[in-house]
Amino acid sequence: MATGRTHRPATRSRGIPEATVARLPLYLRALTALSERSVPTVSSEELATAAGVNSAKLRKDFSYLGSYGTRGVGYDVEYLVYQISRELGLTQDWPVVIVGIGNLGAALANYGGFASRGFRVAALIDADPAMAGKPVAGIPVQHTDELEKIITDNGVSIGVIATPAGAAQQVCDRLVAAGITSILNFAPTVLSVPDGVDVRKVDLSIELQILAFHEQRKAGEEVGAPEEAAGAVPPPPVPHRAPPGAPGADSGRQGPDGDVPAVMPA
Amino acid sequence: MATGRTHRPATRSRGIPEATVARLPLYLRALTALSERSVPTVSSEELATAAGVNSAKLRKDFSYLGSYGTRGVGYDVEYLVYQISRELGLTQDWPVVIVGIGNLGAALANYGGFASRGFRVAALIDADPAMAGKPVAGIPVQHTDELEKIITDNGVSIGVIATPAGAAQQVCDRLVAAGITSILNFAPTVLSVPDGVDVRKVDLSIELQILAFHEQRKAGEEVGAPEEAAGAVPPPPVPHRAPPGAPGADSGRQGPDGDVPAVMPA
DNA sequence: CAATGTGAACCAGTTCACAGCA
DNA sequence: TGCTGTGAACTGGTTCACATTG
Repeated sequence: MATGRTHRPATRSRGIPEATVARLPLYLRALTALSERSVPTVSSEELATAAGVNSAKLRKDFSYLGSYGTRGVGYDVEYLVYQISRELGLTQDWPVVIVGIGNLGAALANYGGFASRGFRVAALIDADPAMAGKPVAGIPVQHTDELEKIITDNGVSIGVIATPAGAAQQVCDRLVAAGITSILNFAPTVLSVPDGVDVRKVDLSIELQILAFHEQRKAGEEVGAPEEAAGAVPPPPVPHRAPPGAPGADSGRQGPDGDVPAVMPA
Repeated sequence: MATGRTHRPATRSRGIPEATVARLPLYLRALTALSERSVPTVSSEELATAAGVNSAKLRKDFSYLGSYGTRGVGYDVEYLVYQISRELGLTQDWPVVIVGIGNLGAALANYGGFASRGFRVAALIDADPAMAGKPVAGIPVQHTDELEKIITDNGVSIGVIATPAGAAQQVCDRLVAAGITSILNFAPTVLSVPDGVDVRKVDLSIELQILAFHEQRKAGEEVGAPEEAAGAVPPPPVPHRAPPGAPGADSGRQGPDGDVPAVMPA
């Protein structure tokens, strides 16, 4: 889902499955909510429901962390919050820099979910000189020229890229050169990074495309004959070298659509 | 990674693995870029590199769609773009509504990647009366009261939720009641929806937490002794009912952190 | 001969179902 | 008795390696 090819070799850190790690934040969120409501304990069943997974999976996930539950009772909310936070490394402070302060970058800077966990926005960086000094979410934007210095001075190891696609790789290279080892990429590009650097990406349009795929299926199933005109798509020897630009439905959606969808005009 | 529990039963649509579907947008993006550079054909090797996957996986993925390549040569770029677009349902027009026009909603409205694929922002909806009428990305924001009408009138089937967590479920319910069957959720909450409705979620802070986990590992490995003070975490019988609020490192990151991280003040 | 398409081996992740314990 | 913790079965996904074909 992420990490270009940096998927960390078979280092076998301490064997917590990647899939489990990806769910820990989910559990943590649900637990935090319970904690606020002063709920003392939860059963795997309840917590699973709150987190949107099934209980067997949740119990298996927790079993990788240790035995933090009490048979016949459930889990102590506060204790679990602490254990998961620690496991995720949220008991320490993580300074992050956000590069590219357009709408998205600003949204990220304002995002409460960062500060609430162990994250702290150490700096906002943008290439536009006009942005320099302007405060966003209470933090003054700094110019790209300062990038290296900011990272070094603040001991930042996590960077967020929210620039247009065209600038992403370049920004990425500079971040890495400056010492960043984890990158969250919002630009619609595949970033190449040296081994040892983790990259996770969030692509807004990809998620929509996946939804469209399923949506299309639903529409097809409802009626009887799915698919458009053309004969079934799977194995049937399609009329090779077919009309590449053949219209599928209404609105012509082809033509050069510039794959540099500028997440926002930085 | 998404779809609360709506994971579409064993309908076995036409057997394209979910993992493959999730990668098609990636291939499409890479192909679009090649297409713009007027590259006529690509080998699985080249395309795989451009998309950030390995070639065996790519070929296997394509094999689910049909045999669109030419042995000894590779794939015809234009043809593949068309086939994948069609498969994803992007040859048709998908009107979408974005609910919650804060920084994030605005970023999404401005996002070029939507329009370039088959998506069209049919409307922007926000609960703040003050926003009504104000244009964002050239589209006037409409009040939540109009939600149902907008969806019905435009035949919208995909909705994007970019509201604060607290409003998400309620908005979701209204969207579903109005006929929406696919939802892209940016609010940090688990949405519950009836069967037949697909939900995909994008959680900004979850991605960061996953990065933090790996980052922590790296730091630990560099030195010799990972983990903090406490005895190893896995099997060792931890001192049960331990200090729930025990500090892990520096900055106390506990306390009520309000898990309503308001993606943006809608 | 180069590169696709794919069976088969392999591996990760999920689910089942129940033993074990508070 | 009730719920956790986990071996074992199963499912889905990835990788290998090679036969096939333009």
